[in-house]
Amino acid sequence: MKSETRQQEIIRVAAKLFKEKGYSAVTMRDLAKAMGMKAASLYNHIKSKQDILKTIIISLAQEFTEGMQLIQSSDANCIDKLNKIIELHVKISSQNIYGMASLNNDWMHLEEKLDYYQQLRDDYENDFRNILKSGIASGEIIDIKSDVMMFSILTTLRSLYMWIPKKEDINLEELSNSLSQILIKGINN
Amino acid sequence: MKSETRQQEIIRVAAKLFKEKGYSAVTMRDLAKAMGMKAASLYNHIKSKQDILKTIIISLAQEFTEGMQLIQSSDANCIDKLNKIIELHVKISSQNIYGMASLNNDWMHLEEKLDYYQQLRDDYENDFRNILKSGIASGEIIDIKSDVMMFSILTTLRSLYMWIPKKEDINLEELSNSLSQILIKGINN
DNA sequence: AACAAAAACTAACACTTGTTAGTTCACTAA
DNA sequence: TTAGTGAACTAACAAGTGTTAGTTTTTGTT
Repeated sequence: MKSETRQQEIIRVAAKLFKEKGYSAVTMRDLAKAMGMKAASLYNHIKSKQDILKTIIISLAQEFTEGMQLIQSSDANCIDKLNKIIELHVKISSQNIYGMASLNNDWMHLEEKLDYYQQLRDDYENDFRNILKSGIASGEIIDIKSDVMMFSILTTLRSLYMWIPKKEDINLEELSNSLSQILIKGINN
Repeated sequence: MKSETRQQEIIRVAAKLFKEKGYSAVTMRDLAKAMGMKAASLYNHIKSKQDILKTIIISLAQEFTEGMQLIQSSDANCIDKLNKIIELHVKISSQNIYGMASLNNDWMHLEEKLDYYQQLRDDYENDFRNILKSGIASGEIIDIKSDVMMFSILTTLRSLYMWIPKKEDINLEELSNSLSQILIKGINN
């Protein structure tokens, strides 16, 4: 296993700080202090503050896009596709808790890459919506307010990063299963 | 109907800007420009930038606390209490979409009032958890992972502000009902 | 018309921001 | 040893930050 480069370390530490205070409230001097160096030294490894954010967010957005493409083109039924989407979010979120905070809260501070990010997000949501709709068409999914349904499931999955770290010993497969149960079958007896 | 004071107008406009870029990224000069005045003039009406944020967040947090106290002390069954909580979130969120963004994303920039806010939030979550637990005990609610259940429902409700404005003509009662159906009974047929 | 209060203005402050330039130092390859 | 490289440093910059002081304009009441 290759050890982390200094650049990767800076990006990882930055993501952690961004999660705590948000991109705008974290200064390069904050980041330098967390790295144990002076702010100017950061620039031996990274191009700009903006570039750190871009790296964090775009790589995550692409991971989601790739995952969705695999799921969408599979021949599973719609409920199974939803379960796969839940697994995808649990997997990515648990592997990059801090980055997910930036993805959710700081995407608007992307500058040149903002349009590209929004395109990826829109495409992702469209794929999700289409899965729901074909589930409704096939009778697998109840036919009410597919937009509310999509909003409810997607915001739960997008907020996983806030919650996963609180249970250190959590079993990720078990979490996926619980989420599937709750999001799809509901909570009533 | 009393017309809005200049102070209230500033707070309302600030909340809108905070939603778009986050508290830290909005400058007093941004806010002044949106108000059609110079930054210094804002201080005829408000105490500080910090104080604007405090006003936005704390008043909302107290609204939720009061609503929860009413629900908790009612004699409805647990499922009905959950439905009431859903209504509460729909009502408050639709009346103050911009403020809800600050409540969700900028609470960490509260300074003196941070502890107070966190206390309110913890209490709210405890009340919610207790409702779920007694629903499980009474057999109204399925007995799996009450923490995942709570996370799922609460993050959906907390994120309503992102989504409500997109449907201008939305019927709020209808939205509450759809959410109740989806969050409680699930989406499968 | 005169006055007081409210609300805008200009100018400036002390401090913080991201970033650059130029330098020093430890390590590695020749 | 020497030369070169990567990664830290100090110092500084121009621009932007929240906020204050003091002044002028607007507004509403007598």
